[in-house]
Amino acid sequence: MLVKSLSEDKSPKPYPAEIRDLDISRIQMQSRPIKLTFKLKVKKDENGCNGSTLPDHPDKSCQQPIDEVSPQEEENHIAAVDEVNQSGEEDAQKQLVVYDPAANGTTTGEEVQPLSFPKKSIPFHSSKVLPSVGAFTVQCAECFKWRLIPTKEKYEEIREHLLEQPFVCETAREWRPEISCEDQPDICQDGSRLWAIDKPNIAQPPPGWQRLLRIRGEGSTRFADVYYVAPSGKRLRSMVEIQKYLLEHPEYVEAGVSISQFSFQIPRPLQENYVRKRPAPARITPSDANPLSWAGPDENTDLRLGLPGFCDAPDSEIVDLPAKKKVRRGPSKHVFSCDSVYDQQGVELEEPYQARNDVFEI
DNA sequence: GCCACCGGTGGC
DNA sequence: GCCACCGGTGGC
Repeated sequence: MLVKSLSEDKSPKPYPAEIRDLDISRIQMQSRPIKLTFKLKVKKDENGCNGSTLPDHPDKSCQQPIDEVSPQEEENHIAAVDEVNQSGEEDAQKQLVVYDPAANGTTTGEEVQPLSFPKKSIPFHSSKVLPSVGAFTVQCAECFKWRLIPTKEKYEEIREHLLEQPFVCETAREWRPEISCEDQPDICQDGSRLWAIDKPNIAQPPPGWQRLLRIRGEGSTRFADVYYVAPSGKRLRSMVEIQKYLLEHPEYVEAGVSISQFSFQIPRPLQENYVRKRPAPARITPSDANPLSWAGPDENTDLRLGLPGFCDAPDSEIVDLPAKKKVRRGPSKHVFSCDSVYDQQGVELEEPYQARNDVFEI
């Protein structure tokens, strides 16, 4: 999924009736089994991933050759994306890429395009502006191209059965009748957005309930939080709270709501070090033991000590974080190259779908 | 006072 | 390192 830096869209927006009333039975799902594997392989850029859908961020990395991916290693993915800082002015403002089903003519089968918000309207580093999901995308299990999913509901529906029913381009014909693997990808992993890998097979929330994903700011101790909002508006943030709430409101259980319909699994950011690492346990040395010489842990010490991919990176940068910290980051291109897209199959959720494994390990 | 967000910790 | 949980708190 694509995560966008937005604070304004907290309330769900109604989708056009044509989207809401999609006939799910018409979805063509592929039954080819998918193995869960996290090896990183790359595929030759035969898919036309040229960044054409992202005019502000031409994706040169898409032209790089990639190794073949065997079908047995394919896997559908689910992910989210936020804007990644670029150099210069864009460091200070996160450009939004959003997907607006109505504006993109989803119901008419026209080509979908990510939209860019006016940069000036997105003061990413102002307080309270956190990354949020900008688009849902799923990677085709056959051609590896990313396809935008028109609604969160549709995305949740695909995600729920992703392992048994891998997503393929033909699946998108439900809302784009002409789409096929021959068409250009809807979106590329080009470093202009933050991508997060969602987990497959998460149950759709019960009718009337909402599952919210809140992306935390960079440098936080965790990437995101999941909340469920009950029909009453009550916000629940753990399985314990869900269980308690259902006990206190047996009418939901009587209506068929079960604890198995809830999951607090969060996606993972593809960007390395988006989440602040937990400090290693302090080791007591003779000098450390001297209270006069011990200065206390600096939460960013590890980032300043030249860890691989950080301080020594030619284009690493200091980024202002929404909250307070400054974190030195490595080159985003490495993190978000198109190569990684083709390493995996994915579903873009509220968050872009990516290979769940770490593209960076190889 | 409420609550969205963040930090921290225990367990695995 | 990840996950689950929940306390703290700043901003409203």
